[in-house]
Amino acid sequence: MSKPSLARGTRDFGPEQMAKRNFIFDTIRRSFQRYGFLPLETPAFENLSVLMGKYGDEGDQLLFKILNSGDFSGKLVAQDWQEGYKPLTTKISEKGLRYDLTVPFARYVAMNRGTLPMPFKRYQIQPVWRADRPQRGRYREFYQCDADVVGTDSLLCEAEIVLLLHDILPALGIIDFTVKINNRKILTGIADIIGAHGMEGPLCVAIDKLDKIGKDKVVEELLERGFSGESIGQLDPIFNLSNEDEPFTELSDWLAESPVALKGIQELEEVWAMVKVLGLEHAKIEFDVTLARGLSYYTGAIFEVKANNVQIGSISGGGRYDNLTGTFGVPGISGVGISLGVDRIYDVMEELNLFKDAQSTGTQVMVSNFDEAAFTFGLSILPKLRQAGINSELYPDQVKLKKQLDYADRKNIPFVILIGSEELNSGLLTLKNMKSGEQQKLKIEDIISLLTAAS
RNA sequence: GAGGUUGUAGCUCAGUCGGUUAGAGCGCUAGAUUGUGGUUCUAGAGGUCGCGGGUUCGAGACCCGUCUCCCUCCCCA
Repeated sequence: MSKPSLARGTRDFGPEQMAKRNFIFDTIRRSFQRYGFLPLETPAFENLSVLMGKYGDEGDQLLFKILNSGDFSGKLVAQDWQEGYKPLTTKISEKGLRYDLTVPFARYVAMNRGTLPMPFKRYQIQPVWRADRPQRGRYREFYQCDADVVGTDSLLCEAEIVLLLHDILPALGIIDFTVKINNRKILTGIADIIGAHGMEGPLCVAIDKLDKIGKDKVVEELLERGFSGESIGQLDPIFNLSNEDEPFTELSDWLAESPVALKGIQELEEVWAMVKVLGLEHAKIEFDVTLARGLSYYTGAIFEVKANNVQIGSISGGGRYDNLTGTFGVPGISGVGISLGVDRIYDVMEELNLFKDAQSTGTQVMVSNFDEAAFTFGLSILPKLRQAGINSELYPDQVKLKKQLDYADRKNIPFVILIGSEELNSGLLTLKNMKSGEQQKLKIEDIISLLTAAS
């Protein structure tokens, strides 16, 4: 017999944790629905052909692959072993656990394009899996809450994502946050302008770290990634770009020669304007040229949300992707979406002590079980309580009252109904308030109306 | 995938230089109290010292391997 253990990077969620998590899920779901998103669920695992190549090399490596069932090695020959693990993987595994919710959604859209009302807005709340090394705020199984719109390139979607975030996070009690926004087109333009056409990928990865490691280290990394000193020299505006009111004019001057970049800047300006018209006066949005994000499929706006004054990575991320369905043979469907990480939001809320008001869905009243006659009577009042919408339970065993009350105490049950021979004779039941210790004798109807009023 | 670190009772942790039967607090169980929880008192149960190997007369302690926690990098929610 072996000691039980959890797989690395996974967790159980007990009742108290689930109460908090459900509060988060419910809050997010309500907001998603209010913005017109419809629910979708997709399978936990997909064919690897769907998942591979969508997240970059790094992502492919972090995919959990599922070993083929049965005799997966039967057809292997000696040469397969010598070719290394990558070619071997394709021979012994053809399915993998989903890595995010966006790619499965794109697959769903591609497969159902004829039947979906376009533009199609869906939300999806499901776990995803990544085979990376666990750390603070990083797990191998975690929940994402995604909302995406496909089938329109209207910047209203981007603006609505900003609004959505400003609804959800305060509703959770997270008030101090920043929605960082950038546009992939600007990054593409920068790569062009500095004479490093097509290298925005590595450029992004490096400058994304600016606020973390500083200019010198970024320059160092750019050199390592094959940028010339001349190109890097032209990046100065990035390092000096002021975060003041009009960063866009400054940027437009610098990137005037790049039509792509100008398009990106114009898109962002439009988003800013629309957010304002939508009535968000003090938007916590911030343009950040250094925001890049590694996922390779983004083509327009890029979002990232940071909870301030908490040592946890971003709690949300997203962006626009123009051609995700294209890889499934359906080009021309642009999409944009946002993904919230429940597990990180949970950690943030825990750290900021924001769970005090989380409602309990636990038992409201417990009926004691004193003897056979009282038990039978308890059976008869239980359905009455439940039909009145009161969460209730009858203690199943005839054990000492001390033990029953102790159980109620540990489950934080606020009321206990005591039934013994005395109560059976008089028809008046003893209702005990577990917090104050007070007891009163009442008819069951009065208990029900009292408990209904209390909740 | 690279580097560092941790692991002793359900939990938090002591455990001296390698030396008798591995301890504490909290929690748990039972009783004090056969109709009353939280407080108190008493008693009790609970250990493959992460796992595997090695050194030694002797290993919780030292060495090697491995797994795991946490942290840094990479990357990300």
